[in-house]
Amino acid sequence: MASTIKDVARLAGVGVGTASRVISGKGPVAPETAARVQQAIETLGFRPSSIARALSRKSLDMLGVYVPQYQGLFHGAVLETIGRELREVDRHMVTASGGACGDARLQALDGIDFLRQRECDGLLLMSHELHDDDLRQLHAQMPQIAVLNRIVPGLESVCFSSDHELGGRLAAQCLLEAGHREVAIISGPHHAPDNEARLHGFLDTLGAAGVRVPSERIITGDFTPASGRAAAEALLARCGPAPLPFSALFCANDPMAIAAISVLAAAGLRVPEDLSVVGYDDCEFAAHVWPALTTVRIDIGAVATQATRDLINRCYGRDRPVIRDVAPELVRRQSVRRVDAA
Amino acid sequence: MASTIKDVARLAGVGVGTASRVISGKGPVAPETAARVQQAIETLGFRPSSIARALSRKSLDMLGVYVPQYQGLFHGAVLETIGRELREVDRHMVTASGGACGDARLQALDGIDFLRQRECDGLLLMSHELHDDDLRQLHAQMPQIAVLNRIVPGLESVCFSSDHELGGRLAAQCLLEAGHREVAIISGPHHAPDNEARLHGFLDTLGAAGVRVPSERIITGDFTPASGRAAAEALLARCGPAPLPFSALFCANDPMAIAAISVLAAAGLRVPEDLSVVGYDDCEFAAHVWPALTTVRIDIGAVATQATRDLINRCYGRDRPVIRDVAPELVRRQSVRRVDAA
DNA sequence: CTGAAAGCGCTAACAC
DNA sequence: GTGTTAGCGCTTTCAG
Repeated sequence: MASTIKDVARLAGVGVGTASRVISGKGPVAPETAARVQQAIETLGFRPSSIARALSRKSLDMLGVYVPQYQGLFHGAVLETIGRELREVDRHMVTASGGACGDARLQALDGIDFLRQRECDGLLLMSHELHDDDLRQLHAQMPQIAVLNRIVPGLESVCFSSDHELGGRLAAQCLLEAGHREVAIISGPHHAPDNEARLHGFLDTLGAAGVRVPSERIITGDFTPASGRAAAEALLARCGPAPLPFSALFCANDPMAIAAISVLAAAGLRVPEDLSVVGYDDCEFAAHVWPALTTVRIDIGAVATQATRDLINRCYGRDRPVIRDVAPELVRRQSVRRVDAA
Repeated sequence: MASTIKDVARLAGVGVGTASRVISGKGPVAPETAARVQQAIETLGFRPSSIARALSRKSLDMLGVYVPQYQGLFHGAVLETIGRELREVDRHMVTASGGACGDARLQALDGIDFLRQRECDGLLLMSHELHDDDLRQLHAQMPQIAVLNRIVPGLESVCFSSDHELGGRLAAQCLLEAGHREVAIISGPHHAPDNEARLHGFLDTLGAAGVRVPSERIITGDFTPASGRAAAEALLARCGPAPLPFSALFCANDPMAIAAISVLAAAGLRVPEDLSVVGYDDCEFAAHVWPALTTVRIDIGAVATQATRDLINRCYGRDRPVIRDVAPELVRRQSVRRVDAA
């Protein structure tokens, strides 16, 4: 059996109170006494029980984080960042993700409940399946939350996101500047607030330039490569074989863009010669596929950093610096090509 | 303040023991009494404190998992699986990953220590940076561990891995059958046991067919796309421009293969027309790039499943079914092409 | 500066 | 069946 603080106290010939003080490093202890306790700790190989400490201090020193899934480039970056930020302040995280099947919203609710049962000090939430109301309701019961990648009306102070509408505008501008006026879109899920924002920014900017996107050229995917493939196939089926009636394609994330390009290539269409493609996110692969993807960079890691720090500040009375705005940025690579005005 | 079991007991007019029994569902309770307690729980919105329970039962019902990083396709799948398996038995996981900088082995050791401090009931470990001895030593102190993706001599019973040597052989056979006799390799890190196993299987199979791979055609990467790109560039620089002195390239994982192909494409080399490429892992993108990657499928999720179940069985006296062998499998797609015997 | 003692909320004996 | 009680290992008053 592992030794306890009592053993340490006994061995050092002091009371448990004193032992506790030197272990936690807070409270006055005579240097000489401290040394004796330290000694006892070493010889016993004592490790304080975080559980007992938690019970008495009423905190496990941990934050819960919900992500719909661990897979994929996007969420990994988020977890990575959160974990790092937390360890810097000697806290940790428990994670929950959506289960295998069933309604995604229910899964999220369930995952959040799971985390609350675990008595997290706060929650970091990433989900586009949850309704605004779900989040507002949760916040009412548990104010220690931070919402990632979406802005919930009424909860602005705990929401952290890049400006996806601006991101959409950037993509549109890039295409417009290159002379494109006939475009198609592979969208993300329509209930995803971030997707809607970028789509809105994109369409609005296009519209301001007098460009309309007919609805049959907008296909909905779910952010996975497989859905990107299906969407591209649908687009091809719908718009007939080459020559395509559009010269540019905007995809709501890079994985779908990459998959779409592979479908296009299989159909004999070259990017960017026959079709320009703009992705979104700037995932790790964007720079490493052929052609390298022109995309809108979303620094989701930076967003996660701010959210985490803010939550740390609120939960632990810290004062970590948090920079609020993380601007999306267009990164030009090879998948967009200038086209002659007709 | 949240209500406690005492409040519930008082409201229901029973002793805490009884309340505890109905909450945990174990121990005899009269149905009528149980109903009263249940009622009290509802009206109070009572949630048992997992911390207090943990202190008294000496278990947080959680397993620790160490992965070098969250990012990337590979580790995400592992976490996904572990999380799911755990929730099925109402347990959860804490995760730790390597920090930003410094010696990767030290980071892993540090992460493991972090997990142990959190009093996990057991540890799932994924790291190719750790020495065999590190793991053996840890196991001596804490037998509740499971090691993923490598087989440590002396620790076979707690190690779970696909047969990477066989995986390497599969890749070699595929190339040999297609008539290739001049090959190049982009390897993973040489201290990674899984990489070494697949390389060994690959080279050995080639060797048995009388094919040798000159050392200047073996470049070492670190499994990231960026390293795959660098490796491919080095290969090109080393072996001059087209025509290449080799007709096939084996990459130790798919992300490096994808990046390598993009470099090749940029240099005007077509896959598979000018060069055949075989990847490894069958990551999510393998089927969705152009050309679709012929690769060796490693079902890392299945490996994680077995490991997790086995650890659950050991830690919680369960008896979940665990199937031991997960065989690698060649999946033929478009990146390999038959070549005429010279 | 230090020791004693009272919890933290729950579980598990143990009597009734 | 049910109530009482003694811990689990630590933190935190509170005297001394």
